[in-house]
Amino acid sequence: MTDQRPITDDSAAEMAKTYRPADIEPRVQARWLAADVFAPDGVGSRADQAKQPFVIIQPPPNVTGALHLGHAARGTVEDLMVRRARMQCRPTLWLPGVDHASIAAQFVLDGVLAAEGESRHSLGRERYLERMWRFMEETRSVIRDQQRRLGLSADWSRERFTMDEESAQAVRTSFKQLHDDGLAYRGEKLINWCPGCRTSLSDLEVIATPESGTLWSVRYHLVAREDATTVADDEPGPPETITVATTRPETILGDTAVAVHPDDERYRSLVGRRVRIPFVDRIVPIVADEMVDRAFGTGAVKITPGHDQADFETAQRHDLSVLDVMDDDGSINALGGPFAGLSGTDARQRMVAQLEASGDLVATTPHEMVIGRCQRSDDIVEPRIKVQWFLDMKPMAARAMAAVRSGRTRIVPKRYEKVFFDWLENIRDWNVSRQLWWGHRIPAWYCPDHHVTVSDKPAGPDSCGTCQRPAGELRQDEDIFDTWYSSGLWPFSTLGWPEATEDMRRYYPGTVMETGYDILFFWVARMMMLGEWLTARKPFETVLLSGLLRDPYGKKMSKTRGNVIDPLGVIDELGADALRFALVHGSAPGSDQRLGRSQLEGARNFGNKLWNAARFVLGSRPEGVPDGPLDLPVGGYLGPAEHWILARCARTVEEVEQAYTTFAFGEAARLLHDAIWNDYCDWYLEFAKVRLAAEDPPRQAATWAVLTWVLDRYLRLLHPIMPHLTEEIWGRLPSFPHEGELLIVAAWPDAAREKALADQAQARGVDGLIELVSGIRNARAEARIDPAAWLPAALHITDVDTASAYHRSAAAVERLARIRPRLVTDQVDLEVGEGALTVLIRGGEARLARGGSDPTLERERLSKELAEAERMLAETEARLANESFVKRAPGPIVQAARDRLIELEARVERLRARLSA
RNA sequence: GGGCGAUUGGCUCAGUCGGUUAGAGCGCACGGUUCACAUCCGUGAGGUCACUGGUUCGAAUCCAGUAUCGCCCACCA
Repeated sequence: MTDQRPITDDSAAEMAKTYRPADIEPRVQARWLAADVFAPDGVGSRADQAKQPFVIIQPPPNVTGALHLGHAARGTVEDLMVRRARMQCRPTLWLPGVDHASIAAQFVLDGVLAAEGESRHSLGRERYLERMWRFMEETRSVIRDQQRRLGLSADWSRERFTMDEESAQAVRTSFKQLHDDGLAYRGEKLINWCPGCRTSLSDLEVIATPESGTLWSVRYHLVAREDATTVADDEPGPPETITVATTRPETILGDTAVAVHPDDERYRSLVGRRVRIPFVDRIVPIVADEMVDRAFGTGAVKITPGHDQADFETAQRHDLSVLDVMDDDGSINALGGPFAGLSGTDARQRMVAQLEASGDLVATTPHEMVIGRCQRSDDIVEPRIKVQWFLDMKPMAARAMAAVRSGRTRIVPKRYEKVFFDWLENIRDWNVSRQLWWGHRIPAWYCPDHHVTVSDKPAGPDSCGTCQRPAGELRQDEDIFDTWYSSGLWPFSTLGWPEATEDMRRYYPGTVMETGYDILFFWVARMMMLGEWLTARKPFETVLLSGLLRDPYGKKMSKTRGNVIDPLGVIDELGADALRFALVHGSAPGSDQRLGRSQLEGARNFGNKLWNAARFVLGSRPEGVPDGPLDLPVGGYLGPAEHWILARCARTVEEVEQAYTTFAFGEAARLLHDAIWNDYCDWYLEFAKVRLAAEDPPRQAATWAVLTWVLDRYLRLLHPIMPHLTEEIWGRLPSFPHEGELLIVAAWPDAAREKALADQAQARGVDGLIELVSGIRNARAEARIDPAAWLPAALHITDVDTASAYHRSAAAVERLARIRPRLVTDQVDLEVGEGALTVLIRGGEARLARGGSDPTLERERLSKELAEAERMLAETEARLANESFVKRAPGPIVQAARDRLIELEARVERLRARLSA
């Protein structure tokens, strides 16, 4: 597939004088789509099908969502890995998709409906779901288009939705399997109830929130007549009481016991007696249980098993009845007697007032407590007793942990393994029932005799699995699954599971699963548990956890704070590449990053820099360089600077490769930024200009070949991070043999091959020249000499490599340092006039004409340098004088110190000589 | 209550296996209309590497402790 890209002088002319990402990016994206390079077997892909496929797994964004900065960050990192793998000729699969996000989507749609004067309830389940599907059609493309605008190279032809039929089948099959395995069960347990969302929630969706509350001490009256069964049977106003403490007086209505500690002397005699629950006609026992903390409150606890987890467990131990005194909306139900119909808060107020009036409120103390709130609606979550579906996670957790312990699945960064294990070791059963409408209906059917039949068939079971009653008499569970259940199946449900598809065979397990650490439990752990259990394989090799994005002050970005950065606004203004670069540049696995205007502008400036460098290179093609693919000339036509940049470039290839391999993408971005800006633009381009200007066609051609070759390497390395800009420039570059037409499928550079191109000794010489030029610039600036003035100078270069490099690049050095030098062989000849400037480098010395500057400035500068050199000399001497250093430090370190000592001695001596002159 | 992370110039962050003089960007100061780029170029100032102790010939780096900040987990009513 040798490329015939023409290199015309128009290439540069065509390039807009200013870098306009908004013009370039959509054009480049269209080019990729046309070439069909995103699919693993895409027409334009050069994937080697014999290679191990690279499969990325991304959290599918919510279908109703808009691209936010977190999405952009995730997507950029995922895209970067896929692009690199593609350039390494691996077949790559990035299967994009959206999540139906049941509760979040209902939240959004309910808002839309409210604006239309409708509601979930006014529509009813069927019409609501129809409306939801229409809403999906409207919103679904939004996030996809936004992801594409970011330049994500996912295989869009495979886009999936967690509510599509394939996912539905995976949900049914998986649930049936878990039920058959005894891990899915229906039970009556305490669940988390959000009265606002009117559904149960998993423990993860309940946010513990600190709150200043009140601890009320309430007196309960003991029953006087042992045979009393109702309050009416008892004597009025019996004298004995027991005082309990509660933060939620309204739950008194659900009390079915009072508990004390078995060893508590204060209450020992009361155990086994009975008390009257205020407000309701109920008599309950006093029980002894070790769960009671004698030191807290009064040491006596009211037991409300229907609304408290600990109480529920106590109730089970003592065989107490469990009462739910709450309605779905959080109000008190009929069991609450006089308070039925009131909201929890209202009931509480009235009850406290009445208790106070009756004298049974003994104390009111402020109390700091933690209360559970709904992650979505912020409502106070109430524990309630319900019959719902649960998953016994312990056996699955054991497998997920084993996968990480054995190294089959790796978590990056490693420190999150501990967090992962802690959670899995203490995992509790997962309540998967949701009383919502938008989502996968639980595939469980009940017959009139309450037999449960779980079916994986789309139409449900033919008959009751226990009593064979016909399907017509069965009723399906009204509830749907927690959204995260279908998300947990994502790595394999998207590949055709439960069928043994070709995709499953080739692309499962995935290679890297990338996401933010905030959904480690919600999603990652569950994918691993479900994947290990259902497919008997790990779902992916590596878990790459990224950090969260924060504003420049380290605050979480939120709409209410108004500190959000809209990625689409950034893309429009500065470009997707700038956004991507900024996101990658500041990132490190597992660490949060701050992003603000300055980072984004810096990234845009970098793009601009690269654009202009390319414009220069393309515009400077020497006459006579033929059209068509170039060869990199070797041998005599390359100058020292060419060897230097080739050596630097090879090192960059190696370092960037290392960074990409270790997921240190921020480091890769920094390396490329510095290499392109400093090595290439600041130094090599300047050297090259001089060489291009010389009337020496073979050398001009060689220089230009190196300019394009090195630029080509940088573009390849940078492509995963800034794909559009690099693609655009690369398309205008002359090609080298054996290359494709699009950078996105061009070959990834090989460090060893690059290294072989450069002569290290010549490269070292240029390091000396750079030191010389920098030194001269410094001296001139400090002496306040006109930067444009050409100064007579004398050079005495002792280092062999530097001298050789100078001989071959004198014109460039002169131009960069703005000097008119003569080369001398002896320090005595270094005089260029009264009060000359002195520049000392490791491998030589330069003297510059003073150019009318103030001699005291020069003396100050040299004095400063001398002081610094003396300080370092003293340090080095001290170190070498230390016997144990010389004895114990490794040889090369000691030798380095000795070399340094010699160098510093010489430097000090010369500086002293110049100062005393 | 348990756990994790961070602490490096004014700001944001690099800093590998402990080893010469701790780097970069932004900001700041000075100087620049050199034909790729003012979204730029050149030069410079600015750092007790949070603190205390330890290990070591040698510590920003390893160990222990302290402080401050941030985060996660957690059924004391």
